[in-house]
Amino acid sequence: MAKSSKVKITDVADYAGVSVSTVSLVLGNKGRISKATIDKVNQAVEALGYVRNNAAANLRSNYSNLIGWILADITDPFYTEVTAGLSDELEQHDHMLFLAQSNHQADKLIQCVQSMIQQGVAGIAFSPVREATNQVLEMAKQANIPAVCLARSAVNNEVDYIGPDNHQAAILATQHLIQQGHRHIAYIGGSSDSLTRAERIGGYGTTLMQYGLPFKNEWIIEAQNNQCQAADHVQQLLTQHPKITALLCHRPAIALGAMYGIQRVGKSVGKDNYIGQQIGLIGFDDTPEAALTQPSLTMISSPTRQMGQLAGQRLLAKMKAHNETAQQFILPPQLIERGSA
DNA sequence: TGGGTCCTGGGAATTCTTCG
DNA sequence: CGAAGAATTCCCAGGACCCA
Repeated sequence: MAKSSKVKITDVADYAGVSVSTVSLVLGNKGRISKATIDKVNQAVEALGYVRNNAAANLRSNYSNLIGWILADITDPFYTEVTAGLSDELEQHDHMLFLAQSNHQADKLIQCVQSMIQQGVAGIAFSPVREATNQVLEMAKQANIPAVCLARSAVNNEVDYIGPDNHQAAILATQHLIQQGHRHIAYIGGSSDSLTRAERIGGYGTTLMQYGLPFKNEWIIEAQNNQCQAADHVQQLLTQHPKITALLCHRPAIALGAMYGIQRVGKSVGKDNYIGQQIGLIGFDDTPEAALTQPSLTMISSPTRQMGQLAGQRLLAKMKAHNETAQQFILPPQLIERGSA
């Protein structure tokens, strides 16, 4: 019922009193068609509410305007911004996103890629999962479609890869705290198997050593990405190590939780290190909400939206020229200084 | 019954043909 | 020669049919 009621190009042709090919030429703005015929076709389109069927057009032209994007975690603001950038870029070039999430699981990623190839996507952007990255690239190659990695951390492959400079981000944050007079700086959040965290801790440790400051394993705390756990960990850390005057927080939620933890030990968040009662706080992955707290949160921002746009540009370029050589883009971070450090 | 082959439908673009 | 119509084409799942 619904199928038969759908307006097709033949209906438009009938209504306008012209042939299907004429409708096609008018809609595609091709050929030499008289103004009167163009008007008739446009009126028919308007009257019938005709919407072009891309699936059919793609079938004919053997081309798809769908781009698959498999991100790791849809609730992660990092991916939200990346997705917005990617979507912007693709929509500007008449392509559409087809979204799925892998939850950081290799088998899920493979399954998503398989589904997308079956759907006939023209390209794939994916957030890599270490054990599955090579297989995904091989699958894309077999399907003769381009693929790019959009990642939170470096990918050890000769593939198109766009990601943030986590190492430099941590250097920037640590240097900022040191310049404010902090000498005992801890790192809170993330899990030990996170490559992003490893890169940040690398930058953090390098900077501490460069300034001759202590780098202690017991000052690096693993925590799940929730405020309650972060608050507990920070409370415990500051009680056990009262020398600590500044915290680097792996995620915004960790930074928010840390504020409560700091309050619980009778201290406050801020830039005044000389009194010794204020703890400096810097978080990674800036979000608009970070400006709402009191004091507002100093954050490290990565150009996530730009990453998405760049990934879109790379995919479109690779779709045009299949022999494009792989390029890697590591985008520099920026310090957004607010009230917490 | 199972396996193999051929045909069809789905919608629109493109190419070829016809007409005035 | 410009405009419009007719025929063909794209891919492939799934159905129809045939044969052993």
